[in-house]
Amino acid sequence: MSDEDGVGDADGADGIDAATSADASDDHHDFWAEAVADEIEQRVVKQRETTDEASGEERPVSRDPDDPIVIKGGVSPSGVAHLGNVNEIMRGYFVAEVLRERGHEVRQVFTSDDRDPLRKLPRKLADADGNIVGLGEVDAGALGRNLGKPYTDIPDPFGEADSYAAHFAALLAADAERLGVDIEMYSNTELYEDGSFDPVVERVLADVDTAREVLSEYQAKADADYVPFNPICEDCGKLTETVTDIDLDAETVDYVCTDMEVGDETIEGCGHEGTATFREGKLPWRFEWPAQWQVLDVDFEPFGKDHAEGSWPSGVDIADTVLDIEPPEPMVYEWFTLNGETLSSSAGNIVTVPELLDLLEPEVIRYFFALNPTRARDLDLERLDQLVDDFDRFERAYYEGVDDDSLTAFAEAAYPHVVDEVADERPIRLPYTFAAVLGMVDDPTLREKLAHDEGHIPDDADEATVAAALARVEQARTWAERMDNAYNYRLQADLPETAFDDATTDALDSLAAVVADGADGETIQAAIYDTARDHDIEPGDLFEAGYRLFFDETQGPRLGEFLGDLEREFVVDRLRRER
RNA sequence: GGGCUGGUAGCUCAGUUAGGGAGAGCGUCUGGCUUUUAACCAGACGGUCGGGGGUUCAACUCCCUCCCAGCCCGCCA
Repeated sequence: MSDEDGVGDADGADGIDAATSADASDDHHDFWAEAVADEIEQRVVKQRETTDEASGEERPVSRDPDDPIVIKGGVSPSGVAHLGNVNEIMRGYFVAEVLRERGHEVRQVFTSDDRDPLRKLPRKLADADGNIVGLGEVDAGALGRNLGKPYTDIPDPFGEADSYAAHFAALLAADAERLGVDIEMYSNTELYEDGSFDPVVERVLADVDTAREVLSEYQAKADADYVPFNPICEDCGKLTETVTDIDLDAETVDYVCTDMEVGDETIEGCGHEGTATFREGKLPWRFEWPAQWQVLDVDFEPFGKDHAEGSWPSGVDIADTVLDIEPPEPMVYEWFTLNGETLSSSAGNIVTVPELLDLLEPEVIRYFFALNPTRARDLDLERLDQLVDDFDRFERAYYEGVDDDSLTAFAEAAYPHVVDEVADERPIRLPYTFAAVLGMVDDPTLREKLAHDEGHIPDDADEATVAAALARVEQARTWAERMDNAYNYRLQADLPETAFDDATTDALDSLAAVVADGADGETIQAAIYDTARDHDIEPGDLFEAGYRLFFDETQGPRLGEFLGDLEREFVVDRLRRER
């Protein structure tokens, strides 16, 4: 691109090629959200035109110029808000941000699909702070009695929120807030109860034959008796699926509360025969999703690969054929794996936003979700340092550029949306593993000194800058502890129990004398070798003795330089096994 | 069984939309920092771009086929 040598000289022959490629290179983007935003802009423009593109005929606009662009996400409140759910928030967020940057008004809405029935007991739940707890820590029996009922009709197992659904929705809203994403939460149940869905339910049931026909293309279930509406039994409170009559004028259905097959289990119906209004039940998901598009005027919705083959194609068809609305722009995101395995709350292979925020900054999480959504990727907590390093490099690419053009271009486009606010200068980022080394000591002053001596903190850094830089130390420390990895060492405040032979104790005493003389870190490092040799022991053994004394371990960080930074008297005393 | 998506260096990933030089970081190795002990610096090694076939002057990129992983094709979301 801006390669100046060679290319210019050869231009006589390449002039045509150059012009051609320049013409074709316009819709390239360095950040996927920009390409998606292009699609949405085209959709919006089309909807504002008064001339139908295909027929050339005049038509009423389907979109008011003042209408904001609506981006949606949504999940079923099934027990734990885990990092996989965050896809639904963050993928849309980046598209929203790009559109806002281009001057559009954008609403990011989020549905809690909370009229869905509880189908089986979750093995894990998350408490109000996002901590994962087992089913045994709550009243599982109470939950079991509520199988088949909408989440909004089930009490919060923690006894705090209004319902199971409310508890979960609060978790997700809190996660969004932690990540700095402003979403408008919608309760599906409320959309039914306040009548928002009435027109859609009426339309679907008024043309139930068409609805059935469309769905049958995608699902075997849509047989001759199938009615795409599930009333809530007024007697037992469970969702049921046997509708016997539809009264469009009264906006009610008659039903029999029959058994519902859920996987290999059966949720028993109570046999009650009753009548429910359109507000006392729900559309099956494949209809409910398009219903949400209509009611919330959705322009764009990212969804996981599980929807790509099943409910998306049928949803498009239903939107088109039954509801006569234009489906939103889609985007399929690949699922990521956690520690090499698929996310699974039942197997316990999940991580929540609060858990992750103990280990790294929110901008690193946002960075993770700014990466190419179509690529399957792994989040490896053992190697979290890699992710953080990648983020640091990405940040550096934004401020200074790096020798990887595609990364620099990606950073220029994406970085402003990944951080809360773009600072004037690149923030100080301690390398994550170095921060883990600093985490071996508790004294904040010493941490700062170590970071400064290593050249990570400039002399003129003010207090706030230093504090911000050192914040990562706590995170890396927590990481080292949770992973119990090679950085999980801790400077021992008290003298550990030791058993050294005479040669080693003599060597330690000699080394103590060197330190007492005022040796700096490098000198101490060299002195360890010299002293070992003088006392006829292996340097490795002396190092090990040092690690035993200071960390109560056999290994640790670079010992000489580390000791050089500690308080001299303390080091001397410890080497002499006195404290 | 059919379909969708993914598979690029030991690891994490760019690059594939638009065919032309296979890349980065980390790790590893070597060297430096007055002599192995995880922080710093430099360099090197490292890939049949999942396998095979085809189109093309030219293929990681397009086409076909096979392998692996996840998902969908029952229900539910």
